[in-house]
Amino acid sequence: MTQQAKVFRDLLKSNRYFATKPRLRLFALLQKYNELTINELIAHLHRHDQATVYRNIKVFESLGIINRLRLGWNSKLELSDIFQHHHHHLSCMRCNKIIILPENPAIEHAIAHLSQQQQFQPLDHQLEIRGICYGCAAIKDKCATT
Amino acid sequence: MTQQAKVFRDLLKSNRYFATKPRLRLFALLQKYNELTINELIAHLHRHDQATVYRNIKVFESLGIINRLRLGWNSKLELSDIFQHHHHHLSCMRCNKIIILPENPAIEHAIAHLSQQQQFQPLDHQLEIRGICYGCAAIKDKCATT
DNA sequence: TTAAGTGCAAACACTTTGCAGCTCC
DNA sequence: GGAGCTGCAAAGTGTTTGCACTTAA
Repeated sequence: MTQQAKVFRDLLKSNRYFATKPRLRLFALLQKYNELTINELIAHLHRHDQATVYRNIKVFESLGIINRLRLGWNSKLELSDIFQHHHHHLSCMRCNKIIILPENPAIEHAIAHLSQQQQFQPLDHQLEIRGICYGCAAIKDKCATT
Repeated sequence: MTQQAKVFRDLLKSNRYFATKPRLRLFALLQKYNELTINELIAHLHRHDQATVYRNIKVFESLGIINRLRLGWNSKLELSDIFQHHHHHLSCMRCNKIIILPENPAIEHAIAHLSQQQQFQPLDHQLEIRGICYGCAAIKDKCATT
């Protein structure tokens, strides 16, 4: 069992949740793919019921195991900062590719600073940058020159 | 007619959309309230049909008149940067209050810089900071001391 | 053994679509 | 006058719930 899987099982156990098959499969999928829509999860877990997937997504959210991202139009799920480094995303409006950004102290610092100014206690934040990725921009340039 | 309303009507006209009553009312509501859920819009516009509201939200989005924010659990709509200064939001996880942040050059700069590093052309971005607002934190402190 | 979780089906909520009649230019 | 828009009703999606059966601890 991987270290992450152990952390996951301990989290379930210490909150009196069972480590059931659907939950282990769900977690394994989230480890394998960086981010997935609910529909993608349901499709991968077709042996199990939709309701089970929805219910466990809620459990995972309540335990802070996953984050619900809002990328492009539909929201996606990814493992939380417990299981991977904190990061933000670029999302391409043309090909829907997601690019994970390296950590940036300037942004994190600015967020802390702004919150403090408003006497606000920041617990979580999300930054999504939408635009055109390198590949798609190249395709467009090609078209423009023909 | 206000300056904003004129800009709005011109935007419709130049894209061959009619300035109909439901559209004018929808725009007026978005001017009056900083941000609204679709349900709130439908409730305010009960004289008009839901379908009309949904259809016009789409039109407004396609013309860049409104932004779809993802604040807390449900998404909200607000007028785009055409009609107000660019800004980000704090959202209180306890009372759901939305606090509009003053513009912050450090964040905007960092976003431009990160995008450039990835050869990504940024067109739009959203930052949401979730946490506890001053008022709610005060209530909790009070409870803790009793 | 038994509290918790699953699968199924049905209900519910949100969003879109087709169409006849109305509105804005 | 006529393209475009609205309101209504019905159909689609996505998500949640109730309940009998199964499973993990």
